[in-house]
Amino acid sequence: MVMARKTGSHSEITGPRIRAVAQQLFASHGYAAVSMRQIAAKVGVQAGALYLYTPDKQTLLFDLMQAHLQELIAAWQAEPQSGDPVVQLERFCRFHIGFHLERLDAVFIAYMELRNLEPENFKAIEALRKTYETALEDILKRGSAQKVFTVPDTRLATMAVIAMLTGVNTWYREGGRLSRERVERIYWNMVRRSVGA
Amino acid sequence: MVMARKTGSHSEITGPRIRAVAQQLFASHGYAAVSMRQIAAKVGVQAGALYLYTPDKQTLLFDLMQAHLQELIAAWQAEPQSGDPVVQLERFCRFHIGFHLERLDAVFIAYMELRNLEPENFKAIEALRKTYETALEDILKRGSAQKVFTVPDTRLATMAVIAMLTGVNTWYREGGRLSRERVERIYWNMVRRSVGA
DNA sequence: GTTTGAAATGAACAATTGTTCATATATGCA
DNA sequence: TGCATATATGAACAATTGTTCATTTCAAAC
Repeated sequence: MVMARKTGSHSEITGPRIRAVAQQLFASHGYAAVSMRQIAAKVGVQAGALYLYTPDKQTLLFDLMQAHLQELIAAWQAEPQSGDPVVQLERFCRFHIGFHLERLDAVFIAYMELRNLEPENFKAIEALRKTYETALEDILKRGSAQKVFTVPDTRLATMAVIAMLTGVNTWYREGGRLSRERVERIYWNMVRRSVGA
Repeated sequence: MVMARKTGSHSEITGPRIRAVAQQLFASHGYAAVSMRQIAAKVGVQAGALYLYTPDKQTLLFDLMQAHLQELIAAWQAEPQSGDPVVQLERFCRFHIGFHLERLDAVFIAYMELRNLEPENFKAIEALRKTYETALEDILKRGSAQKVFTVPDTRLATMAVIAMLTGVNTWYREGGRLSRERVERIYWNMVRRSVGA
């Protein structure tokens, strides 16, 4: 069975479909534990067909991680960058939590599968992550310079805040005890106080 | 070549050696990506010999995780449990950071390989983790009741603090820019302020 | 209705997987 | 020395791995 197709060298349906299925399977069982045949089966296709859309399994993983981080960076850059450091920090906290909670699988993969990247791919992903971290660090530096934050080491504070915020992905589930707005507010308050604002 | 041996049904050298090697390899490349033959080669033995010490690969993983978490819980219980909530929380923060930094591989595995556990094993590990988290939550509850902490939700605060503290493992390396004492103090201050103390 | 070319099949490949087991080796004790 | 037993080997197993490719299917363009 063949899907409807426009022009171009690839189906515009099967390609994204493969990435979606791979993302879900990689997140559930881990990159190394998922076979190309499992992905193919869930897409509803034979294993060989996957190679019409990706050169190999490694590239499939890399593309997922790269797309996720590029989207993350672009989304943050699309946010307003105005306001004093406190306003900006609140915006960052809420943005980070919201963005990450809506992408449980992608976030999981981006954190857990780093060691399955070939060295060259690893470096590319790490660079993207660093770019995002720097966005937060810049806010903390600015607030520090203006004496509205009290952080003895901005790099450490950056890592601490990101770890705390990202941690929400491990326990929060939609429809649970707390609304997302409430979770965002509580986290933001903890972050605010942790940097002395 | 056979190692010196006392009585008992197993070598008391090769067994721990296998666990040490497996821990290092699982942490570096992931459980699914490491073969029994790779472990055996690094131990200096043929693959078949591993089965004198473990019934299967899954049990090897489970034993590593269980041992780590049991050690963690026991070590915390061996700490003084006296003092007001603020003192206790500082003790917990410093303990958590110190204990985790000394066990990078074990911590990594305990977080990353959960999805490679068979359901029954997963439940056992989750129960141990919950036990440890409850230790922190109890401190926060006590401090909350005594009005020395301001946390709108102790469960959320528990998860937030643990995520923040454990995050130190992803960036801190001995011999780096900051001493461990300094890292502990800064984290403790951030945690203290984040709970309003 | 025929041609075209992308999309998908399904068989094949060499390599590797976890695990078992008959056999061999080496050690501690009688 | 020789017996018993723990420890290790190395070959074998069926299953599965990522990837390739000749062949087939099928929708759209002429």
